[in-house]
Amino acid sequence: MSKPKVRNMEEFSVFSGVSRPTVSKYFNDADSVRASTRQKIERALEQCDYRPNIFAINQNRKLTKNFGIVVPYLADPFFAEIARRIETLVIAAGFRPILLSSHGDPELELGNLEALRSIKPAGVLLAPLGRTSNRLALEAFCADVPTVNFDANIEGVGRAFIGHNNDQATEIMIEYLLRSGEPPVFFEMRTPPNPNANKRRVAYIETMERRGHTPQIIQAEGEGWKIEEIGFREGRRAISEKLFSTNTVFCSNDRLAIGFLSAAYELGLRIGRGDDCDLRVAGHDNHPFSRYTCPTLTTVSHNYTAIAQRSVETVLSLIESEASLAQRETTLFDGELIMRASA
Amino acid sequence: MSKPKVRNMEEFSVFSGVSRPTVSKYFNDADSVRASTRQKIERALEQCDYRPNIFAINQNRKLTKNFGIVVPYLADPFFAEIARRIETLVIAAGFRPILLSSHGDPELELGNLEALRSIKPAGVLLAPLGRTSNRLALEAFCADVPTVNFDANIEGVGRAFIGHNNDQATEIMIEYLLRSGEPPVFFEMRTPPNPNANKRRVAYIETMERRGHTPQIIQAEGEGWKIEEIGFREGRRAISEKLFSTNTVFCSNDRLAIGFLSAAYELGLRIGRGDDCDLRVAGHDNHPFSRYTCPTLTTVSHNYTAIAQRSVETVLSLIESEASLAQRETTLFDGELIMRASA
DNA sequence: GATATAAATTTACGCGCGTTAAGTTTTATA
DNA sequence: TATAAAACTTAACGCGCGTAAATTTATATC
Repeated sequence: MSKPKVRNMEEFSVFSGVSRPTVSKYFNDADSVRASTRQKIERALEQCDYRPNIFAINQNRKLTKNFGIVVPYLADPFFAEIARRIETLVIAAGFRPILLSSHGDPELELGNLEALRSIKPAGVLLAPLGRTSNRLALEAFCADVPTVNFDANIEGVGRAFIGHNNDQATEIMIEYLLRSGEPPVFFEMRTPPNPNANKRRVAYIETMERRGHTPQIIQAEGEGWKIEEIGFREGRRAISEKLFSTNTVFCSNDRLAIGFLSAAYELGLRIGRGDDCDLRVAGHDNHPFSRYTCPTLTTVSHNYTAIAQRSVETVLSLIESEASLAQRETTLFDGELIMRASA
Repeated sequence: MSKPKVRNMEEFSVFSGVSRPTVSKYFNDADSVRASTRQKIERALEQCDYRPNIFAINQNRKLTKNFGIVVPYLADPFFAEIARRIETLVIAAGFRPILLSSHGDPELELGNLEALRSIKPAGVLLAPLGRTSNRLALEAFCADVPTVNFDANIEGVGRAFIGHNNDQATEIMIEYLLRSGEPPVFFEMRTPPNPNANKRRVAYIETMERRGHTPQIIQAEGEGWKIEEIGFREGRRAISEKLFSTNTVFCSNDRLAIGFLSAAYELGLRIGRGDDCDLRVAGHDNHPFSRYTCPTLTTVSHNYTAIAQRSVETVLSLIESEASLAQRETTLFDGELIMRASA
């Protein structure tokens, strides 16, 4: 019943009747040995359950099959979603993804990178915290490990950046809101944890001015990643204090919008674009839950698929070519207007 | 500007003026060397950036500091939340958490365990898929690695189980609903991806019958982890077809409830416990977003803190004692009624 | 069947560190 | 200052595997 125990490659070599260097070669690339030899090995493999020790392998190989993925906050469904897609692609490419979350903490972010460094990953996809990141330390890491920066751009970090086109995305939403009703007021956090927020504010101001409207920005107080809570609390306050000069609110991101919608609901406001509605609310990100808010949230979607795909592709090409890109390239994917009921 | 390069412990030994075995001892436990020696090492550490190679360390140590955490679906905020807490505790205990998601796929679940096995984790916390898990393979893994089963109980898997008291939690919600209004109809998936659902159905039936009420169950069609979508679609259908015999709906979990609320909103139903409301809706889990639904969701909370804490503690004691528990123990933490606006 | 070529085998070393044993130096205690 | 204990140093081996060189064996081609 119990299969014979094989403790190492030496023993397996004896067991299978194939020399150790050949066995080693097989485990590196099963196609690099003769078909008959491969059969011998695989038949032996069925009769005992041996697998090479990963530590010993990685100690001696320059290139491991480890693939690091670092995100700022995994409990945020946006990152959970993008990480899920990336992991799937990485597995398909024959690598072993190791997903690490910085939990919003710059020290943990560095700790994660240090941990990754010591397992010699073939490549790393890094979505940094942003403002609070230790930039020099990130750069130092990227100098040693083929790293691609995604989601939040930090200049100089990683051999390339793949992200969301905040300018374009902000613009198409504003243009939609302008042509379908009153000009939008921008609702954001004063100290957002994610640098995309700043890009969106700038894009909002520029687009509004270009279209001959006066930007109005309402900034929510509060720190950290409890974004719905901040959207709720500060949204409630802003509504109560009648801070909005028009009936249209453009939230800097969906999580803020989710909190805002909840506050509006509690205050008895009708949200939507009907004549009987008090307020229109739009978001940004196409958060996985934005389809299930009440009303459903009109928003701008990231091109999740393209961002995940290109990010993985870029790291893989970096790994293969070994030659780092001539220059740090920035790739932005356009957002898409997701029309729902809230605006 | 550039620190001297130190490639291995041998070189660091020369650089620091401390013998290699002592350096090795230091990295195993900084307190095991004399204070003066420790200072010498740490001063040297500031002047060059050396750290022991993790592969070489783990190859020779019987016990690594790796700590595996496997969850069925990380894009589910419930698991993201519990995983976040567990990771924090694991780090505090001086271990290195490695978080893996099975993405709802039994093969990936096995793959994750295989991957973990090869990095010799000191311990593993496993929340299995449940119904679709390969039970024999899980058991085989648990025989080799100190594993504790959490969230979804699979008999025979892991040296202990830590979970949520579905019976008690279901009961307190039903009792609340009964004493505050009409008896609840149970809304669930016909083929839920998580085994807790079955416990909840049974508990619903038993509690209702004990209290002299006739259970009524509405089962939503649909497979997989797109639970909000199923709740929305099937909830909409159930409402349209007037399937509910009372005005109170008890959803098997919050994600289903979130979808259901969205459907009810779209159909113009007023949800809540006021006289002007059409329906009361309750959930189960205290999902991170249940505070921000419209209306806010009345639900039963897991004791996240206790479950995370006890799970980690149990694995740690397993690691230390080395002696496996005499018998597989099951620990359930009671749920807590979270009163909000929806019921 | 002879020859060129591809693949396996044998042998041996190295990776970076854990660990042990014997001998030496430092510290604590008297 | 003597003495025992604690901590250190030196020396050497082992972990499990990658990898290289030299040699032998199997396959392909004509």
